[in-house]
Amino acid sequence: MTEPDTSRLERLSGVLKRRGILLPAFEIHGGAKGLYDFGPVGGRLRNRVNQTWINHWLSLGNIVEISCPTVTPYAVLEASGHVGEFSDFMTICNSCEEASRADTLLESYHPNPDSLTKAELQSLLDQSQPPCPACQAVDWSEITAQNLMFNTTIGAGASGRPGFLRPETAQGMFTSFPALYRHNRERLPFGAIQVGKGYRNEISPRQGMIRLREFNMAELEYFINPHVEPSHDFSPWQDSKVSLIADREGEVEMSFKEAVESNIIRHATVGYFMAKTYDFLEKVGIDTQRIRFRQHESDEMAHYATDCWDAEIHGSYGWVECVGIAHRGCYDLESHEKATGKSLRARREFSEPQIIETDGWTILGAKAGPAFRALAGAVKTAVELLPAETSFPHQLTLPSGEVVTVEEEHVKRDQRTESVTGEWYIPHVVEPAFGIDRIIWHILDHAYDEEGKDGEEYTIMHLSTHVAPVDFCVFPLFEKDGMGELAQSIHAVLCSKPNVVSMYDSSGSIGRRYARADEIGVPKCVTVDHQSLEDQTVTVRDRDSGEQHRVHIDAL
RNA sequence: GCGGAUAUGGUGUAGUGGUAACAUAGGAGGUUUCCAACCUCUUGUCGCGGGUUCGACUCCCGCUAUCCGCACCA
Repeated sequence: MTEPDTSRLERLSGVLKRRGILLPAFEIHGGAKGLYDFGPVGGRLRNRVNQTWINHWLSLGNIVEISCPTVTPYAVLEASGHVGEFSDFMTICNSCEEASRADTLLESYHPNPDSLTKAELQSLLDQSQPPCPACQAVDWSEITAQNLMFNTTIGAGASGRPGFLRPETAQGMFTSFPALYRHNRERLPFGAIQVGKGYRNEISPRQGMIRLREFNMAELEYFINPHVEPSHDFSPWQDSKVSLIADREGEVEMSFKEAVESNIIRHATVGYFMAKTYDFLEKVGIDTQRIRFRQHESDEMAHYATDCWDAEIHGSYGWVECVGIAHRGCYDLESHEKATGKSLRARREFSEPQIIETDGWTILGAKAGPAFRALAGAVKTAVELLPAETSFPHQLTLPSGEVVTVEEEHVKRDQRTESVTGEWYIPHVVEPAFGIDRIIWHILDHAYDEEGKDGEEYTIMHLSTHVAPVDFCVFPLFEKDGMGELAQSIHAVLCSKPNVVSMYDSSGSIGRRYARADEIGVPKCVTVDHQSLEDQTVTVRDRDSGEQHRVHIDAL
């Protein structure tokens, strides 16, 4: 691990601000904590990263992209567990005004205070009277819930419903499950991706881009049938060993395939997405030597997850988790099903129909109903458990203890043969969730290079061509003899191409213009010189090698 | 949220109870046959609010933001 170089970090932040990549938001009004602007260069960079991410997953072939609202009704996030999960119960010391978490204070008075409700915490606090960790006083304010979600009201006045800004994009994918299932012709596995904003009202955002109150996230929810053994082709990653920090085995270096086969990664689909994540990070320019995967410990794992890995990237702030890849089981769909009563299931057909033969008795509603009144339901259940050879009248003892006599006229014979061809099950979900801002930070951190050129500082952003915000800079060697006009027309042609960004620059010396382009990571610079006027060729200069070669204008 | 430090052109820094300097960057022009060269001219600054004072960028208070610990979060 390299020692943190704070002066490098400061110079990098300076470049990002000066060149319009990353800036504190609303600065003319004094700024706002945890909120950042992507500037005229950064905005494009963010878009390129998002687009690269989308294309990366769409290439799997069974992935669709959706976009759901950020404003989310209370009930949705209550069902998902966020209303409870994202709350902390706080109490304030009336003596020194230090805020403490109620469950932390009560740790020595209860085996698991985290599980208590607000009222239970309050009465336990009143009983046990723990001292303030800061000033030792025992004088606590009433417990209040502090939720990390931004709340709002959807609609005005009396018709307004409570809601939140979403803390993650995932819930939109779960609530859209019926439409996704239909779109995918009711066949699993399939996935849905979404790129968008998430919001968390952090108590204390820190470290620039690492913890934000509004952040860019990109999530894939991949729905699988838990009855089918997953099979994935790990051969593309056969030769690359990755650093894994496993819960039980500790730090190991091995291929994804080995990790899955030795059950360090407990689910093959989780392993496959870890490998795809590794590819994505490499594609956008993250140094693969500075990637590692860390498995969540059992007690750290979110309550729904059965295996969870973080992709961590090393940069100026040390190791930072940038991607979480979690096997969420059926938790999310089941939660929304319970809350709404709507089916969020998929159908699977058995390989052979299951034949269910029924030979017994059931009640004759028209007679048994009036006879047993309120007990009729219990009688029906009991009668259906009787063997076929039972004779009536028959004495039945109901679970409630009551004894009834069932006459022959109350029952009828029930003989059926049913063929069950399949069943409805709740799909399981594997979720890779990407913190785009954290990834962009590390792209910039890894790309930022201060090389000494003749003793002077010289800055190059070695950005991947996938994400570089500007593709070409076009320069006239001098703005005279028609070189300016020719360069302008080349610039115009490049700009008119889809997904190509070109900048025209004619001020200062040619060297200065190359330097400006290098600072924001422009991969190729096109220069029009005297020869261009004669034979319609230009020089193309490569950012990283500095090499130039001459190309015809039409070949650009 | 607590404790400590900080806040001066776009960026990086000086400095003073009498409204500010240096470097760099930016613009216009000149010069130059390809990697921050040079010349001339030029643009632009004391985080916000209140107080003390004849006068505050400077001193005091509050706020906001940034950085570092702690706590929180994943």
